[in-house]
Amino acid sequence: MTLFEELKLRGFIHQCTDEPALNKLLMEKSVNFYIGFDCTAKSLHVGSLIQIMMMRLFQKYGHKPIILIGEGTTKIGDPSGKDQSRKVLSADNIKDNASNLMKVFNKYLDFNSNNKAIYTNNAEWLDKINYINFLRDYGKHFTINKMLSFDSVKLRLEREQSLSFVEFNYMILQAYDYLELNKRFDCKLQIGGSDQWGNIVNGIDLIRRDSSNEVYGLTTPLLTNAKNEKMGKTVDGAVWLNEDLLSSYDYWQFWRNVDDRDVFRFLRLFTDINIEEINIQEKEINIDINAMKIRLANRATEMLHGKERTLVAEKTASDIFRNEGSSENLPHLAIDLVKNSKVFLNDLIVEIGFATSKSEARKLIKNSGVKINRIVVSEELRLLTKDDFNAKNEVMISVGKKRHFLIKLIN
RNA sequence: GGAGGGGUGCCCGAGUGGUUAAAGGGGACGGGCUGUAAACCCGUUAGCUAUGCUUACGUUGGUUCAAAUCCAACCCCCUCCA
Repeated sequence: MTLFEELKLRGFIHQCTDEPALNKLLMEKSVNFYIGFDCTAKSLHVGSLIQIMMMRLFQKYGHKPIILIGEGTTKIGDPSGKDQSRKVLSADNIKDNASNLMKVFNKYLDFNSNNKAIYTNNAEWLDKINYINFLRDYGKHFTINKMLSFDSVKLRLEREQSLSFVEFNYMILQAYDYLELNKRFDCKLQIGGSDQWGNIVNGIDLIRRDSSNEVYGLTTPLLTNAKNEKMGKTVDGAVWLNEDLLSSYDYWQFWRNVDDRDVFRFLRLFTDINIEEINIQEKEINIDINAMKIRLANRATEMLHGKERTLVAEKTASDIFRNEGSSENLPHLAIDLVKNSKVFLNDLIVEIGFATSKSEARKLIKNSGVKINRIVVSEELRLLTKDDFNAKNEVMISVGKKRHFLIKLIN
C-alpha cells in the first residue's frame, strides 16, 4: 500500500493541491513536510490529533516531519474559522504555551531515526522582519483583491464582524513561513486543517513567485462528530492532550463515549490498527460496538499515556460500570472528621471540582444527581459522618453516572 | 470628524417604569429509557453563612416610592458619508 492509498482509506484527506504530482514525489523520495501549531492554549487538544496522526503516518512511510511552533504567528492571531478576534496574548504567555505544547509530540513521532521529526519556531524569523523591507520584497506578491476572496476574510466581512488589519496579515505571515521553511529545510509540503486551505495556497503561490519552486499543500477534514459538532468537549471542557489538564482516565472515557456512528471513522484516524482489519470489522453484522469502543479507547490512550495508565483506566472503568463497585484509582480527597466536625457533602463536590459552586452542588443533590456509596442522597445539606465510611475508611461519592470520587478518612 | 443603528444571563434573543433572577431557543448538567451510544421524555441552569440576603441587563452618575426599561456623560461595536 502506498502512503496516499492509506491516507485515503483512513480518511485523512480533504483537499490536495496537485495529487498526482505529490503522490509521485512521495513515492520517489523522502519529503520534508510541515504542520504549524499556534500557541493559543497551554496544551493541544484532540482537535489537533488528526494532524499529529497524519504526521505519524507520513513518518512511517519515510518522510520527515517538521513541527512548526507558531510563536510568531500567535502574536498575530489566525482569523480562520473564528468569528471573533482572539484576545491578544502576552509574549510570556505564548512562550509558556509553546513549551507546554511540545510535550506531546514525542509520544507520536520518532525523534531519532534518520527521518526524525524536528522542531522549528517561526518567531525565529518573524520577529526579525523589517516592515519596509518585507513590504517591498513580499508585499508586492499579494493583492488585496485576492486576499479578500479567502474564506477566512470573506466570512468575517459577510457577517459584519470586524477584522483587524493585524489579523488580515496573518495569511501573509503563514505564507512567508512556508517560504522560509522551503528555503531552510527544503520543505515541500504543508499540511493543515481544512480551514487552512487559503493560507496554504497563499504560501505555495508565494514560493512559486519568489523562487519558482514547486511545492504542495494537503488538508485534513475538519474533525466533527456524528452530531456535526467540533470534536473535543467533555463534561469539564476540552479534551486536552497534556495529562496535567486531563487525566488519562478522562481521556480514555472520552474515546469510550464516542457516538456509535463515529467508532470506525475514529479507529481509522486515531489508531494504528490495520486498516483492512478495521474495514472488515465494520462490515460485521453482529459486531459488539461497545467492545470496539473499548478497543478505540485503549489504543488511543496507549499511544498518548502509555500501556500502564491505559490498563488502569480500563480497569477503573470496568470496576465502576461493570462490577458496580468502587475503584481505588478514582480521584480522592482526604478528610479529618475530628478536626472538621461538620463536613458538608456539597462542599466536597465543589472541592473535587465536580461543581463550580456550592449552590450548583446543592442543586445537583436536589435533582437526585448525587450518591453516597451508590445510594441517592435526599438531603440537600447532607453531612458526611463516620457511618458513611466502610471498613477501609473510604466512601465513594458519585455525581451523575459517570463521575465518582473517593473520600478517605484520616484519623 | 458627521449621520444612523446597536451593546441583556454560557451563547442567540425577547423585554422599553413595578407581578423580572429577566420570555423563548440553543448549549451544558441532572433524572428516566438504554449499551457509559443515539433518539425521545422530565427537571435544573447567578452567588451565599438560604423561607432570607447579596450581586446582575456596556460604564458612571441622575430622576423616581420603584429602573434592564426614563435622563446625562463616557466607553465599545456595526453601517453609510468625509
